[in-house]
Parts: sequence; C-alpha cells; structure tokens
Amino acid sequence: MIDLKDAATFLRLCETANLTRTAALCNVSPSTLSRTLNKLEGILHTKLCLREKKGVFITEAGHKFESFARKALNEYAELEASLNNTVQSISGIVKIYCSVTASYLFIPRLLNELHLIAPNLEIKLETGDPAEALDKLEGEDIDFVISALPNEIPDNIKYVDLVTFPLILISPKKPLFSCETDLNSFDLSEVPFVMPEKGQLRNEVDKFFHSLESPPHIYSEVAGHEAIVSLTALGFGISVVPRLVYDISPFKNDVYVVKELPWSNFRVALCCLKNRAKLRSVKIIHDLALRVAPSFTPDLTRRRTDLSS
Amino acid sequence: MIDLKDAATFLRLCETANLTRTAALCNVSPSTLSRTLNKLEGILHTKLCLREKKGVFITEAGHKFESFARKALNEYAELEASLNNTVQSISGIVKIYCSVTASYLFIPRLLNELHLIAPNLEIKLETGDPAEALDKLEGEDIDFVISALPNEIPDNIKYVDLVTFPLILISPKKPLFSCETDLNSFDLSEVPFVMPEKGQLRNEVDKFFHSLESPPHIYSEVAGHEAIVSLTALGFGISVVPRLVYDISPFKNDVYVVKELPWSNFRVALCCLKNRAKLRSVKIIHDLALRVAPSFTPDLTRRRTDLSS
DNA sequence: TCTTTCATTGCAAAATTTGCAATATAAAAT
DNA sequence: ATTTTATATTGCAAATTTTGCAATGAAAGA
Repeated sequence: MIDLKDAATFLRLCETANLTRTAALCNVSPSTLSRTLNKLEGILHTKLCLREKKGVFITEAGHKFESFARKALNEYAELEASLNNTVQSISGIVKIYCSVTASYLFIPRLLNELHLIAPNLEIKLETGDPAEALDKLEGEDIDFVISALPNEIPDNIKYVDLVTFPLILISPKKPLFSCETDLNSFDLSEVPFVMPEKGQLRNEVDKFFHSLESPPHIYSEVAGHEAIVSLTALGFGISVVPRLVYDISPFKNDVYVVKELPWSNFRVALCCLKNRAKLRSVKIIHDLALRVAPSFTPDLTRRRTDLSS
Repeated sequence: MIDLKDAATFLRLCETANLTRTAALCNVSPSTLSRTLNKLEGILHTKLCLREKKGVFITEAGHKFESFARKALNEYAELEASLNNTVQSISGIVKIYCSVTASYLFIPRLLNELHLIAPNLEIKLETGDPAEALDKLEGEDIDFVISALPNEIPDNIKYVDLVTFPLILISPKKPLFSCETDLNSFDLSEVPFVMPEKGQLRNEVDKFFHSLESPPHIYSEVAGHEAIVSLTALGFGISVVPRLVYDISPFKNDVYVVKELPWSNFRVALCCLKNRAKLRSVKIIHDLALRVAPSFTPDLTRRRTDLSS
C-alpha cells in the first residue's frame, strides 16, 4: 500500500520534473527515488511518469495520482491540526541563527506553526552573517542555523532544504559608471567589486571569477549579504548576491540586475547537528520544517523552469 | 509518515476492538500489530487507543484518525478505480473451488470487481464439498479455494480472511422428535446425527462431542454442507453446520436452531499456494480480495459482540 | 486462588531499504 | 563527429527495519 511519504515525494517530483533534483530535495539518493517510483508504479499497476533524459513527464495516471496525493496529504495536515498536536510538555529554549533575509522569509512561517504545536517552547533568534552559520552550529550553543549548503555537506549535520535560487550580479544605478552594456565585453577586474568576506557566497564568487580567468578588483569586503546590496546601491562597486536578498532589499530600486550567474545556485537549508537531532525539541522543529518546506519551493520551480528555457 | 496499510489496519481494529483478533484478520502477529500502533502513535504524537485486557478503547484522537483513515482509503479506492486499472494484458484462466454457499456469498462480489480490473482474465468456478478444498489446492490445478481454515494452517498456503462465524446445532421441525428442551439435559448420543464426512467441520463436530464425552449416534455421513441442512430438514437427525449455511438454505424454515457451539468459529478464507502467489494473475486476485475482504466482515463484528455479551 | 485471556517486550532471524559505484543513454557542446 | 554533460537505472553489500516466537506481565473471570 501507499506510504504517504512516497506520495509527498511524488508531488515534489511533479513540481521539479527532474529526478535527481527531487532526490536532493528529499534527502535521498537518485537511486532510492528511482526505486520509490518503481514501487509506486508496481502498487498501482500503472506508469506514473516517463523518465527521460530531457525531463520527467507525468502521465495521465500520474496526474490522477498527483491529485490523490495532494488531497490525502491535505487531509493528513488537517488531521494533524485537528489533533491539536500541542506538546505542552515540551518547554525550554531553542536557538536559531540566520541572516536577516532568512528571518524575513522563513522564520515567521516557521515560528507561527511551531507555536501551534509547542506553545511552551521558547525561541531565541539571532541574526548575522550567514557565512558564519555552519561554524556557529558546531561552536556555540546554537541548535539550528539557516544557511546555504556548501558543496561538500559535512556529514555531521542534518538539514531540510528550504529554497534554492540563483545568484545575480548587480551594479549601482548611480552614475559611478554604467553597466548596461554586455558585461562579457569588458574586463570585470577593472570595475570595483564589493566582495563577501567569506562563506558559501564567497566560494561561489571566487568560482565565478576563476571561470572568467580575471581576478576581481576588490573594493571592499563585507560581512552580511544585506550590506552588500546597500554598498552596491551607494555606488561602491558591483557585486554578487543571492537573488532573494536583492528581491527583499530596500535598496532594490537603486541597483541593476546585470545577469544571473550560471551554475551558481544557492541551496538554503535549515540545519542542525546530527547529534542533537534526537532531542525532542530539535526533532519537533526538524519535522515541522520537513512539512512546511515544500511551501517555500514553488519559487524554485518557476525559476528552474525559467532558467532552462 | 503514515502508511495507508497501517491506516487500514487501524480501521479494522476500530471494528473489532480486540488486538489479537485484528492481528489474525490482518495476517500479522499480535506483537507486530502492537508495534504498528506504537508507531502510529509515535508519528502522531498522540495516544490513539487505550489497550486494556477488557478491550481496546479508541480515544478521541483515535476517532479523528479513524475518520481520516476512512476518508483517505476511500479516496485511494477511488484512485484505483479512476486509474481504470484494467490489466488488459493479463489473460488466461484462473480456477476457483468453493462450496455452493461461498459461491453465493463471495463469488459475485469478487468476480464483479475482478472483471473491472482484469476483463480478459477468465474464471473457472467449481463448487463442491468444502472439506476437499485445501486438498484440491495442492493436488489439482486449482488456483484458489474458499475454505474454512484448519486450526493448524499449513505454511505453504497464503490466505485472506473473508468472514468468521459460529457453528450452530440444528434440529428438524418435523415431528421426528422435539428438541425444544435444553439439549444439555438429555444425551445427544441417543439422537440420530447427520455427520459431515470430513474436513474442518468434521473436526469441529468431533471436538464438540469429545467435550461432551458422549459419542454421537451417527445416522448418516454427508459430503457438502448444504446437504446437511437438507437432510436435517427432512428429519434424518440433528446436525451442526456453519451459521452462514443455515442462513442461506432454502430449508431454513424447516429446522430449529438449538444453540451456537461455543468456541467453534469458522474462519473462512480465500486460499492459494504460496508458490503460485507470485503469478501475476494470482497476485491480482489475492490483492483484490485483500481490498474487498473488510466489506464482508462487519457481520463478524456484530456477531462477536453479540457473543461476548 | 487459580486459570484464562490479552497486550507488550527481548531477541534473533528475515526482509527490506539504502547509497555507492558502475552502466547506459540521450542531449549538448566542441 | 566526437567529446562532454546530465540524467536515470541496476548490482551489490551494508545498514536499517520489520517480523514472529517465546517469555513476561497484568487484569478478568472461575
């Protein structure tokens, strides 16, 4: 019989239309996902999707299953809600560290839901440079961080994907100089650059310049993604930031988006240490994120599709 | 996450309110069922039922889960139907052997559903003495039998419970003799008895007389349950038959039901050989039965409850 | 008090699931 | 045309989970 988890997995597959990426999103290997699909199809005696190199095409039967899955999972969510699954007993403090942008985007939803579930659980929130996030997790007494995943994910952390989005190259609108021409036509190293101090964003930027084979002319190094947009808007130089940070910045209108960086996607995830994942309070939040995460991802899907076209 | 199979299991538990019996119906051990419940409760962070010696009491949360399960399983059934899960490709012949009574009760529903699923699968139906059923399964080229399960279930057969019901002692209304007085007050061995030739019914009858410590006065031995009622109605003697056979007999009005035999329940199941259970056509029917079986059992529940009061 | 009935747990065997690495194959890039 | 990239699937061994038996415990009934 169908496991609702598999149903949820299939829903994600329908959104991304890509087996490998879905697998990553669900924290399983592609082979496992492949076998999950086989299992589902075996149970239902029907092909649910055609899996080709070009993409995953949901069949008619697949769409029927999709709508079943959606219904069933909604009802399951209702059930959970109606069970009023409050864990009064759980109290204490959970500390979360994240960037300001993340605090705008994810924290409200997360804490809202959390309060319904565990009203006595207190949350301490600290915002700061996301570059420090993963280190904080190991060093200090932080339970969760919201962070971009590094390419090599340390195997002592457990994570839940929240969103993935591209990095963009932005330049000031101020008349410091004009960047409206094609950026590939001149040397980026001649233009002052606002560089993130460290962290995953720094890695990606380094990678970008490495691929251009022209080192950047670093004007200033900045800690904190939001500040990068601010400095750029003030005309200090061009820079690279996650699109989300740009979208939300109050200086959005003072900068141009020059282009998206290809192959540089930011996977933002809620992370905790595997050790502590067994703690009741940590587990509750992790599970909650697992449930809520898909509602953050539609953006991702649209973006992916846009990119591929 | 919830597996729909566990949800179905829970529904059955709600009906029978008895863990051990539910386990038997679901073909799992009580320990497994116990653990299944723990798992469910762990996932939902709620107690679903209080399991006491006196019986299983569904909690409020349990009832919520029950209605969720019912909804979800209905939708699943709809999905299967809408997938129009016809297996055109499957053709061939499947042979089923059962009693006439079984053919009245189960076969129509079963074949109806089967035809929707596998229209090209041909069914050969043979009715006869259920005593022979299990032997036929091993000997001849019969794929399925509907049979009462023996106390020691051979481990080369796979089965799906259909119904369970009590055996009853019946006597003719004809003026051969009157049995309206308490049967325990006179010696059963003085009364002519219509004895089933062999099979599980015979075993149960033997057990009954053994417990009375008075051997029966066997008037005749008969093959086939239905014929026993007929002979009894004609005044040949008293007899023991499954209640279901009595309920359905055209001679129902010509016999009295003296009493139910305690502890003698007939578990009727659809059986096949484990070897052949892997065959596509056999598997399809087995799965179908698994799905349809619960709709036969409410009778059982009522009966059980009646008995226990 | 003794027996019966029922649900739960330790434990070891059995079954299933998992991810890695290898394979295969189509599209894209050169 | 050939190489490279991206993607899905399978063999296989390890890890995890599930299972049933037998033992335990605990309440109800005789």
